[in-house]
Amino acid sequence: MLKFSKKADYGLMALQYMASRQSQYGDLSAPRMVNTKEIAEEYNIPSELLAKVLQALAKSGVIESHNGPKGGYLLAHQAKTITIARVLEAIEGPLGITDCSHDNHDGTLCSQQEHCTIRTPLLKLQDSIYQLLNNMTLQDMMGGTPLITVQSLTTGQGVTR
Amino acid sequence: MLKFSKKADYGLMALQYMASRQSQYGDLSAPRMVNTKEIAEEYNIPSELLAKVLQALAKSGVIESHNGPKGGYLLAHQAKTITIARVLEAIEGPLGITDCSHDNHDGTLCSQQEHCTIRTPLLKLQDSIYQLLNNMTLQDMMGGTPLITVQSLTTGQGVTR
DNA sequence: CTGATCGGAGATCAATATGATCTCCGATAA
DNA sequence: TTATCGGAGATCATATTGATCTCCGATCAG
Repeated sequence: MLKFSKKADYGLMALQYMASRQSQYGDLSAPRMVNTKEIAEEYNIPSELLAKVLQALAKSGVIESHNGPKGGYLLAHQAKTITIARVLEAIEGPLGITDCSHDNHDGTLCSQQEHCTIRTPLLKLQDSIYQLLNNMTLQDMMGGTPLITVQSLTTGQGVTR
Repeated sequence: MLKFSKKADYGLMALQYMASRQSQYGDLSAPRMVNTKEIAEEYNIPSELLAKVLQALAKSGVIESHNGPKGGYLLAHQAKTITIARVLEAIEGPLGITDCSHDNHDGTLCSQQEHCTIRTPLLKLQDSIYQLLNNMTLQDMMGGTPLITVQSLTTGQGVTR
């Protein structure tokens, strides 16, 4: 629970690898094409699964794909502008702590919990987590840049009401 | 991914219910015993599964169990002192964003990723999330805390699922 | 221009973890 | 003392995730 999926892990690893490769040339002006196999071997992850992840990232515009011999992927933006939230959403779809996080797309709202007294505070929590993910970029994962501090969730512990 | 399990949901609901029941009497001095069936019916959740959750909470000391006729559960502490992190850990075990969050209990460290360049920044992220959970208490879940809108989650409309 | 090779994309299959259920055990009040 | 009520553990089913296989399109070499 509250755990990253393997796909998310793989995706982040791959992106970090790509970023490190490209940064050798300073910026995106001379991008270094990277293919699935290369990354898979570097990190010892199954290349087929990684392929799926990269495809999802490509589809959402985080990276660019190039077919043919000498083909491969490269970052579509600077590492600085790629947030973790963006990456995770590309790989996993909309993020959500609870099942009822997103508007009941098909009318099946929270099953029977009509008096779900839990939803509101959890959505708040979710929003805080999202902010964390949205404030952290690929760049932050590179060197070991410090970290974002957490703005308190409790918002004045009083509930005030 | 990054989603609460049903057990976590149920547990939080149950605790909130218990807290609201007990608060009718002002504090813990005159606790109101609550049994599994009562909560299950209130929220329309399967009582057997809820039972497991309550048992886990009891074992970890969040609530007290009392057997026999007229038995049931009651909060072991004030709502103000019960953190969400504590509850989740009681139900799910140690929290962790990544598989390698916790010390390789059985020597099986991050599979083969020896050059896992992802671990450190993710652990930081995990720590931030934990702080969120650890700063939020059952008390904070009680009132009708306002609400944050969810659409910040969807960011680019690309995801639609 | 043509074909062989390389990589991408989609569909399909298996494993794990979660959700749900069933049965037994212990405690207490009548 | 006993019947009843609730708790606890073990077991089974399902859904999500992880992994694999096969086909399609693109590009460069000949």
